[in-house]
Order: sequence, then structure tokens, then C-alpha cells
Amino acid sequence: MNEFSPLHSYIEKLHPLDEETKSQLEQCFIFQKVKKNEFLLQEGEVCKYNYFVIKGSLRLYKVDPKGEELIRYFAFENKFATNLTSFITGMPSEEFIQANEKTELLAIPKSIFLDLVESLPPINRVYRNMLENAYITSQKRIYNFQSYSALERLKWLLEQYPRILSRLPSKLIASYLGITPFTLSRLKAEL
Amino acid sequence: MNEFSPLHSYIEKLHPLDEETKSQLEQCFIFQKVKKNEFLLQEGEVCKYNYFVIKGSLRLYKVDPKGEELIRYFAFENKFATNLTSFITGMPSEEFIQANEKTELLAIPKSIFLDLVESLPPINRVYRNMLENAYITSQKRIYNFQSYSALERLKWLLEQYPRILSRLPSKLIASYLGITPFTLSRLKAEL
DNA sequence: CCAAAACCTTGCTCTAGATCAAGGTTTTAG
DNA sequence: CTAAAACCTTGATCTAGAGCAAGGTTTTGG
Repeated sequence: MNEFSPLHSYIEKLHPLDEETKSQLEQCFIFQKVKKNEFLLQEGEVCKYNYFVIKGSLRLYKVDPKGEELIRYFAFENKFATNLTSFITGMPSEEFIQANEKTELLAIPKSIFLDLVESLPPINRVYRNMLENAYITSQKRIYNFQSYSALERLKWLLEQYPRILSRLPSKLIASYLGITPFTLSRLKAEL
Repeated sequence: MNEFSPLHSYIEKLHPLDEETKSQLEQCFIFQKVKKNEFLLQEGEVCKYNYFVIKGSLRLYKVDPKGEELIRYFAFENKFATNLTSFITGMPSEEFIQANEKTELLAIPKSIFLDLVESLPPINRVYRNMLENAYITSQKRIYNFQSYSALERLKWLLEQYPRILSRLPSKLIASYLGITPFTLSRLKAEL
């Protein structure tokens, strides 16, 4: 048991993993502790890392022309998080990645990750799974916006993360739901 | 030049393709003509095919509890279309796939496609690209819903498909934008 | 080719959620 | 520990877009 165990477990659910591959992986990922509100990526930078969250959580967002934070994704424990768009295209990121809380994570540089995708079948599988999950999650989120009311979206979020309201500030949750903190405050009364 | 040329061109933009692989591919895809409004997938069925559109267009949508059609994606020429969620998980589809117009397409059975993903590098690359594009498109669509007005979303759609308003019925476009046909009709006056 | 059906537009009204203001509470940093 | 800052709630308006009705236009299929 070490700081890499959560990552090994994650991968093993997708593809068998021998000891040699494990130790190879451990040399590619960097264990990192970040403080609350610390940035892992800022707008305009190219996204150079893929992050795996061990403890704590991250948020991925962009800032709209009015200066509002629009949160696209929360990454909690055992989730990968990166700005895939910048990661894939090599273009500067339009998004920020920031820690919501004191967070521990494993970071792997983009170039090494993409090499492993080509050379290590378990990592090819991990990447494919990342993309597939990201896609499925996105589809659900689109349908949510297309047809659900704010209250229904809140309930849906609470089904997935029952404790999220006490874990993260309402402001962040409102942003994720695409509503104002005022509306969220009123909706909480209706739950 | 044959009905497979658009597919070959599509793949060659991602990965070199030798003649042998081309003819192997031609044996896996089935050329198909479908009529306007014909279904390629119905709710409750497992999605067994991945489709590549040669000519015409498809729409992917689900029907909400009120019986409203919620369109998630239009697939025009040179796009792959499938219910990836059902395709990946093997679960019954919640979506319909239907032709908007008289459409020509290439269909490949899921199992064959997934075998090719593992065995043919160009197809592994195609699948990765499909997932990456689907993801990037979805992100943009989410941000659109999170922060843009109906008029801004319409303008954004017209930037991507300038002729879409004359090509498809307004009803379908309204559904894609997440607004009623009444609102779309009014917005058109503001363009 | 023609009737029926589907579709589009426009006016009127209604509502979910935004915006603004003001007061209370919790968190943060020195 | 404490003051400042950030955050949350609640009330009073305001507005984008929904819902409904009615009339005109286009498409469809026999």
C-alpha cells in the first residue's frame, strides 16, 4: 500500500496489471499535494498534465466575458482530470483547473501519458475509458440542460454526490448547475 | 472512386492507410440507403452499428416524459454517428437515430468495429478521434447551455452550419437548441 | 393534383429564474 | 482572537422564453 494504490486499483478494474508495469507507472506519475484554491492550470497555458485525484477535489471551469466562473466538471477521489481539449489539440487552454480543497493527486506529463497510451495496453485502455466516461457524462449533462428545470438538475446532482452541498460552497454548485447562487438558495428550501 | 472513398479520405486524415487495409475495411462496412424519417435505432434496442454518413443527415435524440423530442446531435456528411453510450455499455439505447433526409451511409457492426479497434491501428485512431471529437463538441455544447442565451446559441449553430436553417425543419433546430419552435420563429426575425 | 396533415408565424399571457438591495452568518488571514 | 472579507439568505422587481390560440403556408401521400 502506497500513494499509488488508488491508481493501481483504478487501472486494474479496466485491464490486468503486472508488477513490472506497476513500477513503470510509478516512475511516470508525480505525487503532489496542493492547497485549497491552488491552480493546476490557468487560462492561456497549454495543459501539460493529466491529474488523478487521490484525496480532495478539483474544479474545471472557464470565465465568461462578464467575469463569471462557469464550472464544467468536479473531479473527486479516483477521477482523472485534465483539460482534454487543450491536452488533445495542444492549443492554449480556455479553462482553469483549481483545487476546491486541500488535495492530493498524481500528475503525469502529457507527452509521457500519450507515449504510454501507445506502448502500454493498460494505459491505452485507461485513456479509452477516460474518453468514454467523459463522453457519457457529457451527454447526460446536455440532456439535463436541454430539458430539466433547475430543481431537477439539483436533484440529479445530489443523486450522484449526496454530500456535495456540505462539501463544497453553494456558489460552486450554482455555477455547475448553470443558475445563480440566489436561485440555488431558494431551491434548497424546496428539497 | 467508389462509395467507400469518403471513408478512406476520412481515415487517411488521421492515419496512413494501405491498400490491403482499405479492402479489408470495405468488407466490414455495409453500404445502405435509407429514406427520409427511416429509423436506424429505436429506444430500447441495443445499438449494434456505427454509421458513417456519405450523403444526407441523421439526428440522434431521446423522447422526454412529455413526449418531446430532444435532439442531441445532427450527423451530416463525413461524420460518424452512433449511440456511443449503448455501443460502449451494451445497455439498451435511450435514444433514437433517424434520417432527416434521404441518406446514404456505411454501417459497421459493433463487434466487428471493436475488433478492428484492437487489431487495426488506423481504426484504433479513428475510434480515438471519434471519442475526442465527441468530447470536445460536448464540452462546447455544455458551455453554450450554461451561459448563452437562445439567440447566442442559434448564432453559434449558424457559424458551424450556415445553411442548416434551409436544410432542416425549424422544429428540429429548435429541439437541438433546447427552445420551442415559437421562440425560434421569433429569434429568426432578430438575425 | 388535391385534400389532409404538418409546419410556421404572431399576438397575448404566464412563469422560472435573473437581478438588485439589504441584512445575517461563516470563513479567512494576520 | 478578531476584523475584514467572503458567503448565504430573503424580499421585491424584471425579463427571456414557455404555453396557448388562431390563422396562413408548405409538405405529403394517395
